[in-house]
Amino acid sequence: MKNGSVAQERAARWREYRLRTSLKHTASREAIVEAFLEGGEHISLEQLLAKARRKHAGLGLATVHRTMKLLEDAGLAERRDFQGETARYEAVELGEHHDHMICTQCSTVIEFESEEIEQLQREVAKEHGFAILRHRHELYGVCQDCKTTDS
Amino acid sequence: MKNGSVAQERAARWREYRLRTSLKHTASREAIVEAFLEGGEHISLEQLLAKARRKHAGLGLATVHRTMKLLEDAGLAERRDFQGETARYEAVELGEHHDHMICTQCSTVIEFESEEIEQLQREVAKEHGFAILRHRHELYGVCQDCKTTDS
DNA sequence: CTTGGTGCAAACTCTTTGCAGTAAA
DNA sequence: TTTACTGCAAAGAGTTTGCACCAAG
Repeated sequence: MKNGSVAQERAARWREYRLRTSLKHTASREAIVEAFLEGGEHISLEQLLAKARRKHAGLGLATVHRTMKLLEDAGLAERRDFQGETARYEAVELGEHHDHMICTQCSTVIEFESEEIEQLQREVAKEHGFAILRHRHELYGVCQDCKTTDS
Repeated sequence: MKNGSVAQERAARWREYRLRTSLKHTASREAIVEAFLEGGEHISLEQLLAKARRKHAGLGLATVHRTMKLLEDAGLAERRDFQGETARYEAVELGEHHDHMICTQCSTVIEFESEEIEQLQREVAKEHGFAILRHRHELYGVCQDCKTTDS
């Protein structure tokens, strides 16, 4: 069961971060962390709030923002700012990297990865004496489902 | 003089758009358009306001926003939303396409283009049955100047 | 004239922050 | 108890919009 161990590994990572930074263990925070880690890729703050509120009613949006920053700092989440949308967060897979295709009709996000593109990217940067720290490669368009569905 | 003809060609394009959409010819608008087309790549709205105000004092920021949308619609400008920055606009070169490296220290933007990357991008999209409408490929890091300057 | 453009201020959206009350350690 | 966390409301930041006034056609 691969999913089980990934979840376990993430929980451990969070616990470790919590200890390392002397964070308190609170119901609000745990509700958000659980809601985030248990599924839903590329989730928005509002969606996450709704999901976490099912575990801990009365939760506030500000706390979701604050907690996601912690998860980001812990290396468990990455913030995505796609065009024209509010921020989303994505769970990080250790050592993995991918980029995104975003459907402009249904907002679905498809992940893709291409080592060839990454390689070319590094070469281009090198030519300009530029040291890459991070990048953003996003394709906007229409996904397969929307293409066949509409009209 | 290549720049001369490019400027001419842009002015013509703008005139054509203005006629086609029955826009009025106003001092505010022209000040913004001129300020935008005469230079400064990747200019922010505030910078553009300052520049245009030298031609037409009393100009308001809202008008700059409104006018840049027109230029975008006319195919003369493209809006860029780099991470952590306010929107910038870039003059469009007909038929040209490039992506960006953004220095996280000095905010300089370096343009790059790679037909190989574009090609791979198309292939990846095709594999997923995804139809690309536009894309965004941005490298964030440290430019050559900042690398040699700091420390 | 009549239609559209302008500056200003107010509204909006998303995110962040201040604060008093509350719950961990 | 001491310290950090929380929800709320208010503040920010950037952009958009409503409106009365003005100017172009």
